[in-house]
Amino acid sequence: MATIRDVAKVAGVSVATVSRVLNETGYVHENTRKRVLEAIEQLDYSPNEVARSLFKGESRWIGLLLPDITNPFFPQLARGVEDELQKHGFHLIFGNSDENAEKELHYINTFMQNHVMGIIMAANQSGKADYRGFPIPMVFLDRTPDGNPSVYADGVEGGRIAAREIIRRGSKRVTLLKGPEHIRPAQDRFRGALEELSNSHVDFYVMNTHSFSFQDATQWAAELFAKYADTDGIIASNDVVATAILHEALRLGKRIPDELQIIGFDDIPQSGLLFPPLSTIRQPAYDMGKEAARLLLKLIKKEKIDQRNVQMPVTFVERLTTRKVDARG
Amino acid sequence: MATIRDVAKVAGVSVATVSRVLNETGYVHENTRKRVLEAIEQLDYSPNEVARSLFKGESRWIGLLLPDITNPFFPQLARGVEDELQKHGFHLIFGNSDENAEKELHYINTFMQNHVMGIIMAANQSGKADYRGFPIPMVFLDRTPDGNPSVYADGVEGGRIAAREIIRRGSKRVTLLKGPEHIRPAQDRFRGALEELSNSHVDFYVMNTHSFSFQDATQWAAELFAKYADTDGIIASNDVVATAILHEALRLGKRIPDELQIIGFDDIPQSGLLFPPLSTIRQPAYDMGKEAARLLLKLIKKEKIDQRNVQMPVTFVERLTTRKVDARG
DNA sequence: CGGTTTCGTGTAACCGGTTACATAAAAAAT
DNA sequence: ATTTTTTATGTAACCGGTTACACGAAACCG
Repeated sequence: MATIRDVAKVAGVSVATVSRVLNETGYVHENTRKRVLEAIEQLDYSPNEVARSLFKGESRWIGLLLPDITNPFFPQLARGVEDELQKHGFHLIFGNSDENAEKELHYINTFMQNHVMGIIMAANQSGKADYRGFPIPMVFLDRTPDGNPSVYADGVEGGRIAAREIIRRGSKRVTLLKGPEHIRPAQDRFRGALEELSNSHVDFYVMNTHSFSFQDATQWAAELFAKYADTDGIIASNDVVATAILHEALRLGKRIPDELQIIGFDDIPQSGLLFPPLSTIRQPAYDMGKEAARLLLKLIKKEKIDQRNVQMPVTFVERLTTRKVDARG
Repeated sequence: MATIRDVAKVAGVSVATVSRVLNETGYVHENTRKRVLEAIEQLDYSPNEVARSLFKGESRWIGLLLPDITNPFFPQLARGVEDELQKHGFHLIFGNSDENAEKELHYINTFMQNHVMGIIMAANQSGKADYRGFPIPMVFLDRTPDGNPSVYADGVEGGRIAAREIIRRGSKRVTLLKGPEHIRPAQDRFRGALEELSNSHVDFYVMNTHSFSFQDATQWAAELFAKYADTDGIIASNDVVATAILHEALRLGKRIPDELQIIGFDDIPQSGLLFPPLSTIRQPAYDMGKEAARLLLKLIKKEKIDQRNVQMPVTFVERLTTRKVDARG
């Protein structure tokens, strides 16, 4: 690998001059510039970013920390982040935290030791963590503790919409799954749906669930249908759980959506591929990733921020696990 | 951020001694060691990895380049890679190449400039790229050009199994989808299935398809059922395509698996969640990721390698888009 | 007890960039 | 023609670690 000194020697100038050409700073005579550029070309030189980073205390790296990339919701986020960073010449260092505070801390440390310019993360221990006063900018994505810059979908409104839509489409005995206590978005959804159901004329049943796992959800589904056989509408805490319920319902021979409506949350890619395709409350995951990257970049460049907490809109995606709405609305 | 010199001052020793304590090299008196450790504790010091990396020309970073993390096959690979690297104290720098040679090159460059110790990638331009003699170790994963260290599933055998199983389960008029020309695993599967079909007694029809996209596949499916209405067994080029076909078949009211059997490839997480769940040829994606990481680490540490090209076994995952096999086999 | 060997520690060069500062030549201003 | 300003370039310190080398003290040895 050629160094800046090699280039300087070939071009017959000092390293400072080469550096000036590289960074387009200070004065360089046009002829000199050409010679340097030729030398660079000839040696196939490209600057050592590590050396740069050491001197400047900066880099072009951003740390991204997600609970688990194999959870189908997260790749979209990651992709959004990457695409936006890429546009601005930044790159991604990535880790899975597994909702494990220790791993999380370990990664944050590693990131810092490597001069990342900022961190985007979906936090785990909701509430507990407070990263105000952290030496580098941090943006929380999806799972967001209070008081820090964040990008998240409007879970409460999502819950409301889910309840509203399922009622509007004629469910009379709704089941609402509560979702994990420690996951903020799950609780927001729950609160929104609860609010709407409370103000409605339908009976409803709240079932406590404490994970987003497909396995667990399959069991709850069985339990649910045993306990509350005549429920005719289920609001699941996310699409994975909704899928498990859909499965169990089909296995039991329930007609969907005529006999039972199901609404999920997230709109993960597979939701549209189920049979019947799942109606759900969509989070704009890709855009949330982009937005988080944008916010972080602004923080890094110390640009004026009009909104440190970006709430993204959710939408109802009507597919075939809900009925067509009555003409009378 | 405290530096090694701060620590040295507090401990009343030279930086060299601190460095010796840090790296457990050379002689350090036990008492001195304690003092240094205390100073480290007191200052909450952790070494600057960038400075280390600059001097040693090494790092603990590995570059991972995948076509698109939102493609459901890849997160598993990524996770496998990450978990294995993590165990050995290495970390991941990640990029999406979008099957775009330029992006790919750009990333490889960025990786190099940042002293990554090795690269794991799913290559795009099959065949064209040759990275022998590359200055740092490189392992190809899933999409593998010849002659370089690689980890991949046995696509040919997978194709054979798929054909064998679908025939064994009674399909008489099989359709085989060819899959994209430029994606090596797709061609391997195709060749394997073709071989087995050719040696069999069933009629079959080969349909050219040139992408793994769900959208495209939905169209081909429509075409397929129009042209070849009485096909009773379809071997898709991967699970996404199989899903599209399943969809279209259900829409047309085909009874599955009685009237039509479908086999996919990959066993992406959603395949088991479809209704009916998809029978498929499973690639051990997570393990492939792990294996690639292991191979790369060996290459980096210049350990003896017994196998530079690791072929992973595929298995038939029997779900409900294929019939139970006849008792007579 | 003098000569080796083993310990223990410090000084300073080095990794490959960036940049403050010095200096000189060229151009512009007086 | 002299002074001032602008342009052009080089020297060397610096970022924060690691390590070759030097040197003195302690331990070992016959």
